[in-house]
Amino acid sequence: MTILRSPRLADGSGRGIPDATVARLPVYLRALNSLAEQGVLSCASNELAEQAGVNPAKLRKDLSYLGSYGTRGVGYDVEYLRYQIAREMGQTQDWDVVIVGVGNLGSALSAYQGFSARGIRVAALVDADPQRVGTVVSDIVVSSVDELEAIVAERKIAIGVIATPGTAAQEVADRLVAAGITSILNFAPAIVQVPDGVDVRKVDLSIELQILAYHEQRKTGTTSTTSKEVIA
Amino acid sequence: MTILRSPRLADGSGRGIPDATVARLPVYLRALNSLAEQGVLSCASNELAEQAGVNPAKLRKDLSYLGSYGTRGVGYDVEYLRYQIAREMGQTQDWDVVIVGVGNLGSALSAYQGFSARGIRVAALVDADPQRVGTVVSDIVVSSVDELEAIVAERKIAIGVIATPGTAAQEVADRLVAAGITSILNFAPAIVQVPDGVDVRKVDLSIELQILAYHEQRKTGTTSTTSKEVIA
DNA sequence: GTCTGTGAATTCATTCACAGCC
DNA sequence: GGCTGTGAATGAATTCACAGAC
Repeated sequence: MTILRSPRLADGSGRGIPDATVARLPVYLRALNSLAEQGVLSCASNELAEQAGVNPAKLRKDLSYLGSYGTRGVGYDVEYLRYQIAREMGQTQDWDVVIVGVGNLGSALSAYQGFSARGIRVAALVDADPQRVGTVVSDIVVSSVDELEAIVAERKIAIGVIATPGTAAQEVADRLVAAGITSILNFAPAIVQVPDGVDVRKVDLSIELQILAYHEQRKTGTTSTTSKEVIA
Repeated sequence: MTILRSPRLADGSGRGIPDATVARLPVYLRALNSLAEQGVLSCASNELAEQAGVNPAKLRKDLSYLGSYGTRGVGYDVEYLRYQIAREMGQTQDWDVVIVGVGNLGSALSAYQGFSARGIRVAALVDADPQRVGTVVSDIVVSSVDELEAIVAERKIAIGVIATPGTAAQEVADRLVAAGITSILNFAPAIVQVPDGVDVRKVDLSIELQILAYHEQRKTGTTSTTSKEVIA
């Protein structure tokens, strides 16, 4: 699901947070926002961990990679911690993304509430289908994929989202990379190859369901011992 | 992104495949299907690994958990391996899913091509909004969420998909569990609590983008050394 | 010679358990 | 007394490297 180098201590700044921790920080952020909305000013690792669905020791270790932002005997100041995590995640600036492919999924993504609160701005939509170019989706005029390079350059877009059919994914990825994009979120059912230095994350809806089906199978006792034949 | 117990050797059948491997098997399956379509009959671990975007040693170790389905000095028979993985993943039967929430995302999911080829069948759509109940989405009549329990029982649905706003997620999860469902895929931006024995996988679109933004930030040299202040 | 299958080595992640501070 | 922060211990996942089958 992830293809990323892990630069633990590989750069000058010396920070280097484990990948697994980075993947959880947004979850903590969400939990903190929710607490803040409820007017909670301070919380202990237990409470925050429960909100986030993780074990408290893991939460504390994760936070320890950022610094010592809690108070022993007391807990964490909700607003202060929220700010520190947001800063570490780069949410003190907005990130512009381009979505390639405005089918069902691309449209759903562009309509997704909650990007804006997390420093994500859908800056452009592009599609290869001339029928769709010029139409308006979520208040954005769909551009032709031919303009991809120009759009990326002009709007300083850093992140590309692929929401095309699987067959188009590699070509789109190549064009995104050629346009200078170094972070790609791929929803298409295909593995895309990219040069070093480009990060790709992949979300595959049917894979998630297949993983659940596997566990479900094991629970319901359809225990396929070596050579049990097809049932349905 | 995942909350699952790992039952390595915890059951009678003695199989027990690592979670990380289970998550990759569908990827291999996809790569094998693609090779089969191209008329390839046999392939070595290197080729398959490249298609799947993993290191060849990892691929071989993953496959070794299923059994010895390759031939030394030769490689793997595409069709045979494909069948073995499909069987292990439970794809020799169809899995019925119910999607709760027929907004943009729920609609996109119900229209998703490629479920059927992977043993996933969208058996029902439900929504809480009376305006949507009775409408037809992807050839399925949307039912009221009040009928959830009846639908699950009648159609023997094993997997529930939550595609509601975050605020409704916990209630929907509770109802799915009460209806007897033990596998949930949660797209809502909220952590849901479920009893032991219920598997939940979570996909959060904005979290994936936030993770990319973090790495992007580190690449573009916005190196936030402890106390460097906001730039944009 | 080729390529699989797998123990051993390594790297990464989680959890424990407690010292240190409030 | 309560709760954080973190070394040390455990557990999982990845990668190496090579014996063994073809």
